Order: sequence, then structure tokens, then C-alpha cells
Amino acid sequence: MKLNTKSRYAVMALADMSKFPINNPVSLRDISLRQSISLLYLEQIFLKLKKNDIVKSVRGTNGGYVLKRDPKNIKLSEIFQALDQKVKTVGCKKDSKKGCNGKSAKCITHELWDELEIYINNFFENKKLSDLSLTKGDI
Amino acid sequence: MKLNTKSRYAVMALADMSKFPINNPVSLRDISLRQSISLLYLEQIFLKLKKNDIVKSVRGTNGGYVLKRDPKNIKLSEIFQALDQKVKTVGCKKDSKKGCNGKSAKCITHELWDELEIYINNFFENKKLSDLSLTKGDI
DNA sequence: TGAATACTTGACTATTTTAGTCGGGTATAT
DNA sequence: ATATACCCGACTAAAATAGTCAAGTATTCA
Ligand code: FES
Ligand code: FES
Repeated sequence: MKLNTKSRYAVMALADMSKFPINNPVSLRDISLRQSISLLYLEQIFLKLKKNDIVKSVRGTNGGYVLKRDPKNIKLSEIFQALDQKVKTVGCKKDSKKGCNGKSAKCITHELWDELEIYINNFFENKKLSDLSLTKGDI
Repeated sequence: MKLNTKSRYAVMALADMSKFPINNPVSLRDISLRQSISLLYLEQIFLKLKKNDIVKSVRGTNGGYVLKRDPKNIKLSEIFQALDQKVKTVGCKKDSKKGCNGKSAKCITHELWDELEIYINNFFENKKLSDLSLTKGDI
């Protein structure tokens, strides 16, 4: 079970942004430099965050991205969803009657993995961007 | 975040075994047929389970594998460890002072991911093989 | 107006990981 | 003897990951 860089970088970048006054555009270039994340990769990530209403963009000089909502109201689960990132512990399609082995019933461990999936999703659902409790020094 | 087949199959196979009288060797061939898991893949998995004292082998005709301990005493975390499978949510080396970005300090999200890692490991630590509560019909 | 900044978008690619397979063993019961 | 079933290292196809690249468009400021 590994967490991918996309999700990690997304949260890292948003945490970085959340340290600045809201409505003050933060450029990806700055985030890239501060957090040592590839600028081109960040662009890819922020496009999705924008499409999912987590940030909005301000074009042109002194432009950048702005959090669309208060960090208190941004759940980690939303960030993950925005990046098409899912917690997948079961081996089967959830909405199908079929099991991970192709048989007509769910396998003997299905319930266990489903429980784990709910458990993990619960973590993301209950964590807000504001919970990262950063100090200025962290950046 | 995805769970790999190796871990899933390992638990599935052990759950299958745990339905049979202890000390009664269960052959991989049978598990393979019942659970629709590749026999060759199962061999690879069981070699590791054996090395880690979760099962023991009985060679020859009517041989197979036997659980080395009561399912009540086999934690999922042990099974994962046996397969070299780790929960890895942080992007850095844990024992290093360096961050995931190569900088000299841990990044602003490190604490969060570490918390998640502990949270997930906690699930595996508290689940035992016996917790799968199977009925004969499940197999 | 024009140069610089910074977002926009789709396609492309190298590397790594996953999910197995293959081949050639060895031990044991009957 | 022979069939069964574990043993073990090496190999490989396919998928996912972690980016990069090219070619834009919009806005600000001098
Ligand atoms: S995990 Fe859903 S059927 Fe096996
Ligand atoms: S995850 Fe550990 S330093 Fe970033």
C-alpha cells in the first residue's frame, strides 16, 4: 500500500498556499521553489484541483492560484477525488455481484478489504486542510 | 492507494486453510482450484509465509501446508511483513533527518502522512486471521 | 504596444512496480 | 518406481507512476 506523489504533492502545495492570505494569488513557480516540486508536474495537478473547485486561477503577471474555500472546509478526501485517486483494497468491482476471482459470489476476504477501505477513507474524510497546523517556519 | 494481489491472495489462501482441521495439510493445488489463484503464484507466496513461520510444509504425496499457529494468533500485519509488503505513505526515509524533497528537514505534510501510516498499520495489527469469521459455505 | 509572467492542455516517455510464468529441482507416501 | 507436492531463482509482459514537452492563451506593467 503506497501513497503516490500526486496526492502527496497536491496536499503539500495546498498546505503551502494556505499559509498565505486568502485572495492573494500564489504562483506555482513559488510553490515549486519552496517545496521542491517540479513546476510542470504542479501544473498538471492544479488543473485538476481547479476543475474540482478547490482552487481558482488568476492569470497574468502576479497571478497564480487562490484557495476557493477556507482550509477548514477542504477535506483531504476531496483533494484525492479531484486527482482521481481512490483507495482500492478490494480486488473486485464494487457494484458487481461477481467476485475478484470471476466467480459469481464475493470472495471470502471481500468483507475484510471492504472494511479496510472504509477505514482508510474515513481518515481522509475527517481530515481538513486546516488540520495540518503549520507554523510559518514550516515553509 | 491500492492493495496488491500478493497480500490479498495470501490472506485469502490462509483463510481458506483455516477452515480445515489443523495439522491436516492443505495442498496449494486445492487452494488454487477453490480460490482461483494461480498455483505458481501461490507457491511463491507460501515460500515466504513459510520462511516467516506462519505455515509449515509437509512434502510428498498428500502433503501441503499447515498453519503453524492458531488463526487467533496470526495477525494480518505478520502476513504483510512476511511478504515484504509495507504501508508507505510518507515520501521520505523514516530514519533519515532529510525530507522527501531532499531538504534537510521533514516537509510540511510529513506528520500527516506519518499519522496515516500509523492509522493503517493499526488496522492490520488488530486484525487476526480468525476475525474473518468464515462459514463453511464461503469456501 | 510589447515583453514578461503565469495559467492551459493534450500528448508523450522513461522508469518502476506488479502480477504473474518458467524451468528445473527435492522430498515423501504408496 | 512413480506420482504428488513442495522448493527456488530467474525471467517477462503489462500496467502504473512520475514526470516532461510543445505549443499555446490571458493579463499586467513599463
Ligand atoms: S475482494 Fe471483492 S470478491 Fe474478492
Ligand atoms: S513525507 Fe517525510 S518529509 Fe515529506
